[in-house]
Amino acid sequence: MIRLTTQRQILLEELSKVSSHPTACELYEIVRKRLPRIGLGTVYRNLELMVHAGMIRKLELGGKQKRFDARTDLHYHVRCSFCGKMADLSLPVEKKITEHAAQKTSYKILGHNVEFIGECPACQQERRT
Amino acid sequence: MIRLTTQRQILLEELSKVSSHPTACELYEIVRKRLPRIGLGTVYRNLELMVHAGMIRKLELGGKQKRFDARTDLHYHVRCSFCGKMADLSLPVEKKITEHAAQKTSYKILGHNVEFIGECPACQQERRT
DNA sequence: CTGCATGCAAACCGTTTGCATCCCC
DNA sequence: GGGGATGCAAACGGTTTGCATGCAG
Repeated sequence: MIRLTTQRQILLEELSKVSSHPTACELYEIVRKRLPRIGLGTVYRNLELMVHAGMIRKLELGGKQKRFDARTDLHYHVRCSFCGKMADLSLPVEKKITEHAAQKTSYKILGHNVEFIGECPACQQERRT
Repeated sequence: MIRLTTQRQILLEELSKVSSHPTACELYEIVRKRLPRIGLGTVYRNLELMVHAGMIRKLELGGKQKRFDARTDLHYHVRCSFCGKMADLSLPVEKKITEHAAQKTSYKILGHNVEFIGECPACQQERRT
């Protein structure tokens, strides 16, 4: 079983609070307010650990930084191609699609991710000027 | 118009030859056989340039390295979660899905990507032993 | 007490960039 | 001759890792 240290507890708590799908660095900054001496390495190590334990999800999509999500159920995301911000999308997940895919390839299909690319409200506003 | 230098020509030629969706480094190694003095920077610069010119596509998907694709039409991919290898998937692209998404968010939807996660034949073989 | 977890800093790796040189118009 | 393109090497940014110390069980 995974040991419940203070750091892990607070990381999970803070990740659950936000809907912004923070990067490791963003979460580090958030958590630092409560644990000023926490190290970035600890954040990365524990996020990775919790991903493996199935407690959180790592968003394996575009962009150069990985993002983390306390929601573990399968759902889709939109990413702003200008600022990188991400949001959940409450679309019905198409389960049949993995079966279709399985028929088209010799890969053993384990799952799928969908990422919509878009422009977030803030960036629309900013670029309109 | 984009100047067609020897380097660009050969990069495009070699990228078109392979279906493996190579990373910049992989393509660098391939191209080096014909242009031993080419620099990695040139590879990155020109790939980026060709992406902007719409001549090739950059795969904005998971994994730590970006991959490039000479096919510019919208299509989906499978990625092996063990070795990272990618393959095309000839599934019909669902266009309506972006309309559905648009109704669910305040982001302006520009497109979408689908990435299937799987295990490639080689890794299936290797892990079975 | 004992081993896993932490903080810190250095290492890593993919990518980008600055710069002197080169080549093509 | 001039402006973009190149090769090279250094810089960069996100992530990982090694190690001495600390803390939970």
